[in-house]
Formats: sequence, structure tokens, C-alpha cells
Amino acid sequence: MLSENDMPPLQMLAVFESSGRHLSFTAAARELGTTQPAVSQQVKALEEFLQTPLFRRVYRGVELTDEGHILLKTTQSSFTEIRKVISYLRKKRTSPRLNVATDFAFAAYWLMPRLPEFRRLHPQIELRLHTAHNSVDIVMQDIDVAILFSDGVHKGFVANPLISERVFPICSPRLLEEYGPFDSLEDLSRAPLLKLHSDVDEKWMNWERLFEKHQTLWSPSQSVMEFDNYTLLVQAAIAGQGVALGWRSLVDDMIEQNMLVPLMDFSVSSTNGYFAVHSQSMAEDEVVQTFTNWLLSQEGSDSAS
Amino acid sequence: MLSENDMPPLQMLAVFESSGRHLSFTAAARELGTTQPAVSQQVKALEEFLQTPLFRRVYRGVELTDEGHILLKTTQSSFTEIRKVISYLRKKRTSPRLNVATDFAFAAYWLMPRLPEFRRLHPQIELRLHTAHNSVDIVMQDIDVAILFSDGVHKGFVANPLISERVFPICSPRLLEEYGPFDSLEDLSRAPLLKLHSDVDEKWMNWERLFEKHQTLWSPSQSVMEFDNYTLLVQAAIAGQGVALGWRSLVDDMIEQNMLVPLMDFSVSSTNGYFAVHSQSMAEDEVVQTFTNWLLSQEGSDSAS
DNA sequence: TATATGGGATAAGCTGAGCTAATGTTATCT
DNA sequence: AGATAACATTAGCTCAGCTTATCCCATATA
Repeated sequence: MLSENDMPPLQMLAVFESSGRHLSFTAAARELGTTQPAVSQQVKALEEFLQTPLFRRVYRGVELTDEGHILLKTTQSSFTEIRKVISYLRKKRTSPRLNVATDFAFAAYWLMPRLPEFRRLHPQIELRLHTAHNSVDIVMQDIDVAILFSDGVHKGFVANPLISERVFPICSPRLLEEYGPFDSLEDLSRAPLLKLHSDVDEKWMNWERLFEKHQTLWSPSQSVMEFDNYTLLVQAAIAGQGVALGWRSLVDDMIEQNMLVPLMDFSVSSTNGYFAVHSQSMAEDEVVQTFTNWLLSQEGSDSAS
Repeated sequence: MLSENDMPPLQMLAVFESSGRHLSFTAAARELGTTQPAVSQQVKALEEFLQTPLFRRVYRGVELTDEGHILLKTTQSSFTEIRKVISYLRKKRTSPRLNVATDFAFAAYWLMPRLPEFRRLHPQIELRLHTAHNSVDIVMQDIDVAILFSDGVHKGFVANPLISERVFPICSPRLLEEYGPFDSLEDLSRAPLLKLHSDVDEKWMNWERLFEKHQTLWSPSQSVMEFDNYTLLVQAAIAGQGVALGWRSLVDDMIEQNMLVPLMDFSVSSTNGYFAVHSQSMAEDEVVQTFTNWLLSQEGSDSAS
């Protein structure tokens, strides 16, 4: 495959190098897990390629020619380096490591609070978290498991439903006192609303769609503050800057801590949600399975409720 | 062939290295003189061996992963070194070089006086002369052509007859005046005789055998001086130290220059002689043929006379 | 919007380089 | 003289690596 004017088959060089180290074809064969005639033939072929003898055949072994010495020096150092880096890469890979990707919101509100438990349960697994502003920004390459907000359709991948989408307005207790009570969606127009940029992630529920689902007309004149990621938006809601849409499971803890109040009367559901997604080819991977099963067992996920 | 726990097939690494340089499987295939699917499969196999991705597949090419970068660095430098030494060895070999071996006597008296002509005729051929005390000391390894005194039987080699053995007593003109005339071999007993050690080369004619060939009894009581190589013996003869045996072709020039007088009445021949010997496997070698043909064309050789 | 292009991925079948087992040869060693 | 070890050679087998054909995908172009 290498340009035939350039290089012999590299395997020949490896056979030569072993023979040169051992000064014996039989010992080289043993090291390489093959037979002496195979080694003999390969070395001979290499000598023919180079048109120069590399060994002198002596009683019970071989001696290196000058040319042989020169070639051994280079091949020995080169193969040592190559062995080192291969060993490094294999060692690196054999320590179980998991690349997990998700968006900031999920990472911040759902995963990070639970991750210490995973680490405690599986201390040998090195988990590397890759976060993106939003699910749509996540590229699956180099990722073992991605937790994506989507419709669950991922060609060539397995998508385990983790949390189905259930959305409702949320606001801080203080904002509720100031602008409340909210007995209908129309009452919300009294307060500023917080929303994501419309091009951030079109799969996410938004105010227009929520109003529509409750058969209420959405008026564009309402005071709206826009954000380009959900964590910022949630922080603004907690700070009393407006009414936001809250995603079940993500905002559960904050509701529980009374940082936010859910307006459950106006909740909506959809078939979208968070899915634990991995490549078909990783389906059998033990680490991937371990992590996926752990995700599905968590409080706050559909299967665990 | 390499220990399967250690190293992938080296060819895979070469394919990877080319792909990593070009960041394209198609370009690598071109360089390596093969096809894109072959490269794709080899890289994939390597990634599976290492259980880690080396490339990210992107539009119209590939990008290196971190692991890919690490591996490329090492493989690139290693293969560059290997290419360099291979190129060096091949270049070294492609400049025609001839290793010629012979004994001191032939080198001194026959070959050296003629060699300048060979160099003039074939200036591109680098001729390296290896000399030994005697023909029996010559080892054929690393030798392209050996000029040996022998019976012409060399298993696995081609032996071209160069000079057949014809031997006669020689002495200096001064010794002849002092001890001569020598009308019979018995008359030689009046003078000291010069001979080679009996264990030097049993294939060479000696006094006993010469006397026997002339049906004259050899008497051990004769004054004999022994030498362990022929060039010394000849110098002693020239210096008038005794009567020596002279080999046709070797001593011809000295006879011509009147440094030595041949006693032709007592000459003998045999089937032994000097042969130009090369390995069967070098029979087609152009340089070997050139040199051998030149030897055979020389004045003083059997075929040229 | 439809089509073209480029390049990696995959599948299936072919083949020859590399391997193996058997044997020959040679140079010691006992 | 016979045994031993180790390289060289031969002949036949086989499967890794290659090729051809095709698919898939992400642009680019008209």
C-alpha cells in the first residue's frame, strides 16, 4: 500500500528489528508468535528489497552487517516510540470513561445535583461532561451518551425517554404577590414575561404555543424579555424579573425550595422531552448501559416516578 | 506477526499517518496508490484496535481527534526517520559496488598491476578489495567475486577458470651464477630452497610434489627456508636467499624484468589454479559479470592467452 | 428547489503475501 | 560418529487486505 518505490512492507521492518535485537531468527519468531521460516523469508525479502545484506549467518544465529546496524538503530527507536504511544492510547481507553453531553439547563438543574451519587456508585468511571447552550448545538461525535431535548427521533441512535415535556408558568413568590393572583392566562399580561429567543430551540414549548394549547390568544404587545439560554431565564425568574415557563424536573427543586411558584392550572404537555441518546454501536457498551440505566432510575425521570 | 496484544499491523499506522497528514482518506489513498475504501477500512480497524476514535468525519474530509493528534505526531516522526534510513541504504546500494576478495599473492602480483585499467574502463564501479593471507582464509560472505586458488569446486557458486596452475623453480640471476648451472633437479640440492609452510594451502604445488612429478626423490635433508605467505617467499627469492617455486602469471612480470630466472625444464602443471568465483545468485548481476569478463580478458589469464 | 458534486462508509468477492509444516544443510558439540 | 541447534528452502494453504460497486450525507450550484 505504501508507494512501492519508497518503503518495504513495514511488517518486514518489524521482523528485522526483532531479529536484530535477538541476533536470532528463532528467538524473533518466538517473540513475534510465528515460525523461524516465516522470519527467515521476511528478512530475506527485506534484504532483496534493499539489495544489501543485513545479517551474516553464523553458527547458531546471525550477526548484523554494517547496514544492518544502521537500520536496527532507526527501527528500534522508532518502534519503541510507536509502542509507547500505542500503549498510552490503549491504556487511556481501557480506563472506563464516559463522554456525556447535554445543555446547560439540564446540566445545571438536573444532572449536576444528581451526579455526585453516580460518582459514588461508580467511582471507576471517569465521566466527562460536555455542555452546550442548547441541545441543538450538541454534536454526537466523541460523545457516548447525550441527554437531548428533542422529539426522540435520532436516526442510527437509541433514544431512551428520560423526561417528557410538561411546562407551566413559573414566577417568584414576590412577583406573584405584586401581580397576582393569576386566575387566567390573560391575567399574565399584567406581568412581564420571560422567554427564549425564538431561534434558540424550536422544539421547546413557548408562550405562543402554550396560549394556543389553552385556546387563548397570544398578544404580541405584552412586555417580554428574551434570553438565549434557559439557565439565565430561570435566574431572571427567581430574581422576580418576570413570569417564565418552567419545565418539570428542571425546576422541581426550586419549586420545592419555594424560590419559584408553579402555576399548574396553565400547564401543558407534549411528546417532546429529554432523551438519553447513544449510538447504536454503543448499545452493548457496559459503561453506556450503566449510565443510561442510572439516568432512568433517577427521581425526576419518567420511569422512576 | 507482531504480538497481538501489543501493536496493530504496522500498515494500519502507515495508512493512518498518511490520512492524518492529508486530513483526507481520498488523498491518502492517492498517495499510497490504493483506494479510499481500503483506507477507510484500515483506519476504522485501527480505531477499533485502539478503541478510540482518531478522526472526526466532517464534510469533505476528516479532522483529527486529540488521540489522533497524539498518534500522528509519533507516527509521522518515526516514519520520516525510517524513510530516511531506507532511502540512505537503497542509495548506498544503487551505486554499483563490488566486493572482491583474493589472497595477497594474487592481489600483489596480478591484480594490482592491472586494476588501474579496470578503474579507467569502469569509473562508476566502486571496487572494494578484501585480501587474505591465502585463498583458504577467504570467507564468501559479503563478497561479490572472489579470486581463489582452488580446484574449481565450489558448491553453489560459479567458478570461472582464470589461470591454471603451472609451476617451475625460480631464482635470482645471482643465485644462478653462484649455484648453477642446474641441469637436473638433483642439482638444486646445492642451493637453499624456499617453501611455504605445509599447512598454509595444501592445494598449492610444493617441492615434494614437483620432485615426484619429475620422478625424482625428494630428500628432507635439503636446506629449506619456510614462509607463511607467498609474497614474502617471492621477495626472498628475488633477494637471492634461495630457489623458490614460481607460479605462472604471478611471477611473469618479475621474470620479464630479469629479477628472477625460471627453470622451465622442471615445470609442472595441475588442474588447480585461480578461479573467479561468485555466488549462483549473483550470476545475473551486471557488475559481477562486467568484472568477471574483464578478468578473463586480461593478459596472463588462460582465456586471453 | 432540484440537481450535482465530493468524500467517507459499507458490503461482497477476489487474491496473493505471508504463513505453516516438512525437509535440507551446516557447523559445532559430545 | 552421532546428536543438536539454527538458518535456508519448498510447497501448499488461507485470510487480511484489497477492489468494485453502491449508499449516504453535506454542501454547492444553477
